[in-house]
Amino acid sequence: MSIQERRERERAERHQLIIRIARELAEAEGWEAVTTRRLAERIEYSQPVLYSHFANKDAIVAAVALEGFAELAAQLRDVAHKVDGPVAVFTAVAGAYLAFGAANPALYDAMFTMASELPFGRPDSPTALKEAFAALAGPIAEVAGGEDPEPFTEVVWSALHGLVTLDRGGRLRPDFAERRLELLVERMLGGATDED
Amino acid sequence: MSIQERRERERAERHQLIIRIARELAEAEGWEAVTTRRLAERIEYSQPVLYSHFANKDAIVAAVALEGFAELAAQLRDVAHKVDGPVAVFTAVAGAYLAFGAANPALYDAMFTMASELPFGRPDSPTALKEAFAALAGPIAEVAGGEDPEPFTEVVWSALHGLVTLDRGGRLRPDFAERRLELLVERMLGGATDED
DNA sequence: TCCCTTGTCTAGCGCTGCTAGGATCTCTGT
DNA sequence: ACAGAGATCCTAGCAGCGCTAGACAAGGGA
Repeated sequence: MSIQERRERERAERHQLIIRIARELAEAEGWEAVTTRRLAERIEYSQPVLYSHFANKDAIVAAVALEGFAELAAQLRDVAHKVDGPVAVFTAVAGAYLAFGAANPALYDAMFTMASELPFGRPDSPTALKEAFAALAGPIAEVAGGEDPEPFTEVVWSALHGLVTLDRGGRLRPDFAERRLELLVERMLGGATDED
Repeated sequence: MSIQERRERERAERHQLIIRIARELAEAEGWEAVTTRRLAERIEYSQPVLYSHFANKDAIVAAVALEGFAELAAQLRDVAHKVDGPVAVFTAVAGAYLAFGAANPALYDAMFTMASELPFGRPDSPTALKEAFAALAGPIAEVAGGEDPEPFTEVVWSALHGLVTLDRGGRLRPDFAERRLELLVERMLGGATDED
């Protein structure tokens, strides 16, 4: 009994190890450097072991992405709790989203560009995904004012997503980063002040 | 002399053929289906012929992207000329940008996601790239109002880019597409009316 | 007519994701 | 204590990828 438990524990540890190494490798050298051979070498097992944990390479990327969603959710909730009032929360969350994307470019890619088979916004979505979306969409919808919150949230999210991706491609001026966030918040609020 | 001319002409035609087929294949089956072997087969030449026209596969993607920039520039200028006043131009151009992205997803990918070695916003940028950027940035800056036009343009462009990419991933509700554009324009204008 | 340039193809290298089949090692039942 | 069963892991290999070296053929100039 206990032996089997130990095995399952070790197996779970190796599972997490694969995810961690894949993420580290991707963040250090880009996703194109994450090959099954290199990954196998780093975890000190042969390639087929990877396939006893994941159906294919995409599933590994998806697992990394899921970890990213959990972290994003935590970080967004974190900053939201540190300020008061919907406008301040909105501003803080938007800033945290941009910071997350800038700090973890490979992870962000896995989450929003590569792992396209992750079920977005559906009832069978993984918890981490739902929570991350809620942590972002909640504060945004909060400042929608008279606007229909759903399209409003989509527009704000799109703007944030666009800022993250274009920024990483070096297509936005780095010295304007702060101003862009201020500007986005300001315009999206439509001139409304704090209304808590 | 004339023989050499014929050869150069045929060579140029084949060059364009490669770009056209690559684009068609990408748009029909996605970029992952665009392999050098398949491409060679479609143009009815062997693989090495591709490399007598382009340094590598990325260069082929870049060539497709460049064609995309030329088309985008043309389309943006087109719609801009059909309306009057900076606000109307801004609205039309933003809508055309979204329509372009939705109509040519693979092409859009080549332009903004894959061909990262294309020199963006630099003096040695290809003409098509500069023109496309100008056709977008001009009308945007026109409605910046008192705002510094550069970060303002970056924010609007990011929002449009985000809308295109998230929409394609099926992450935005299709029935809100029109409302999103209206909302973006409305908010970005900051309540300003036409001021021509 | 012969040579030489130019253009093209065949074949192959090292890499990729992925898997079949065999070896080894561990636990279980007698 | 030991043999058999089962789980676990690795070696070796497949097909396909981007890319290239070297052979080959076709055409124009001397």
